[in-house]
This record gives sequence, C-alpha cells and structure tokens, in this order.
Amino acid sequence: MGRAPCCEKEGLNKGRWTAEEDEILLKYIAEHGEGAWRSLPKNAGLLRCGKSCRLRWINYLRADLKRGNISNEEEQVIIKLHASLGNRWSVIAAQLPGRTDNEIKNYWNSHLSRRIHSFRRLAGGETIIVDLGNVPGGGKRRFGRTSLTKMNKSSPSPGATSQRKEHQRDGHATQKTMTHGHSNLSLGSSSTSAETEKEGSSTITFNCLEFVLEDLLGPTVERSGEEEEMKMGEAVEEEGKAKGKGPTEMEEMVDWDLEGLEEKMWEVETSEMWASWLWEMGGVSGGCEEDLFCSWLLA
DNA sequence: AAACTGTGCAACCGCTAGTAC
DNA sequence: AGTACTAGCGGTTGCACAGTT
Repeated sequence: MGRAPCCEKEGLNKGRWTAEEDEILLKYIAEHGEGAWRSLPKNAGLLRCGKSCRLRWINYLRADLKRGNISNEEEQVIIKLHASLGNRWSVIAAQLPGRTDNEIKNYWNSHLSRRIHSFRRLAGGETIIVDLGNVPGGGKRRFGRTSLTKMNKSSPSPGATSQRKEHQRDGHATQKTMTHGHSNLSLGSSSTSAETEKEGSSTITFNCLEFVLEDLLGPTVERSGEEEEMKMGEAVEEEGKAKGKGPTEMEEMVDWDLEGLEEKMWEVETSEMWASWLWEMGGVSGGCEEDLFCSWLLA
C-alpha cells in the first residue's frame, strides 16, 4: 500500500510565497505554535501544502534566523566542515546559529562548489582543499552576472595575515608550499605540533586556513606504496563486483577529482602556472603535465 | 537597447527515519 | 507487526535579476 500524500495537491498555491501568505502563517504560528504541519494550512486558511508551510517557516520566517551575507568566518566553518562531513548540510548548519541547512547548501552550491575543489586520497584518506577561485583566470567568463562573492571578497581580509601567523608552527615541520598571487596552499607533515600536540600529523594550509588531516578524517593507516596501490585496486574491483554495474563510487570520485581539476587547468589556459606550482613542489620531474599533476595529487 | 548568459536563492521533490496508534 | 503520519534531509529546479557583449 502506498503512502498517502501529505496533502491534496490540487488547487494549492505553488511557487513564491506572497507577503499575505507569510503574514497568515506567522500569525497562525504565533497563536498556535509550530508543528502539526499537515493540518496547519487548512486551519490557517492557507492554500499551501503543509510541507511547504514548514519549509517556509524554517527557512525564512523563523525569528532566530540570521539574514544577510555569510561572513568570512562562517564561510571558513562551512569549508572546513564540508571537507570532513561532506554534504551533511543540517549538521553543518547546526554549527552556524541562525543559518539553515538550505541556506548553507545554496551557499555551497552557488558560491563555494565552483571555487573549492577537495581532493581526497583514497588510501590515506587525506583531503586536499584547493581554492580555484583565487586562481588568476579561474573566473574568466564571457557573460553573466558578476559573483557577489567575488565582488565583496576580491581581496583577502586584513586579518588573514595575522590569522596565518597564528597557525604557524614550531618544531620540525616539513611543508610543500604552492603560492600564486594571494593564494597559498601548503601541504605539510610535522613531527611536532604546538597546537595539536600530535606527532606526525599531516596538515593542509590554504589561505590562512589550516587543516589537520587526522582531525578531519580520522587516523590513517600506513601502508607501503605498492601494497597501498594493490589494496586500492582490490577495493575498487570488489566494490564493482558487489554493485555489478557501472563505475563504482570510488571510481567516480577519482574520475571527478582528476577530471575536475584537469578541466579547470585547461580551461584557465594557465598551464604554465600550474606547472610552476608543480615545479615549486619539488621532487617531481619529467613527464607530461598530467603525470606531474598525478604525481602531486597522489604523492 | 536588446539579447544572451551566469548567479543567487526560494521552493519543490523524493526519500528515509522516527513515532503513534 | 503493520500502517499512517510527521519531521527532516539532500538533490534539484525555476525564475528573477544583473552583468556582459
């Protein structure tokens, strides 16, 4: 037996809410409290689905909602949490008072997803976050509205430098650093860490934001390179067998990661820049750009 | 000025988990 | 245990708006 629809759909209003509808909903909730969404529209005299009422209330009408632009601090929280939690918008939103999951999701999809690429090493489980929005030429486009984010944040915040300094570590840290313009991506592994006091922790720093990989992704298991490669292959193969069709989730993830950055690299037509970054990384030599990139990504 | 195109965001949809009966 | 319902989540869509050509 199928489930009954949450409401009769015929004759109901859809699309944008009018000020009158908002007023009715606000008034009703003020008098009766929220909840009982199924019966609410009928009782309140709204030609809306209960689900729609609930969504309108949660995402727009609630008094405790914070309106206005997402701040730099909030953005950093979103980026950081997304790197570790993925698309668990409600969990991320819970860390940002006054923000809804829908708002966070929209912000990610419209502002950040085009800008932030995260690359996750399969075996090591490490996540590398690259902000392509700061790449010169990355915003090259022919038509269309200018991103408000880019307009508002075309220059780094004054606090960026000091914040960056705060995160600098003592001890025997080894870092691979790539810089270009205002962008700064560091891949590091430190034997001591003043902040985390974790020995041998891996860190990613990008534009004053530092990530301790173990904190984000949990402990990693050390394996030799060859063994690691074999196990990765086996895992992909077994997953494929289990599903029995199409590319596996892992395969798709790898494909997306590589294709995404590769596409971006060619799109911006600044391969020499990427190449210079790669050379700056050291330890990679010879081969085509793709080889170099893969060496860096999987090194 | 018009056409074109990308952006931002509200709202919808389908699905799942939890709960009450 | 089965059913109905609610709440919540994440993906997707539609459209107004604004910038570029």
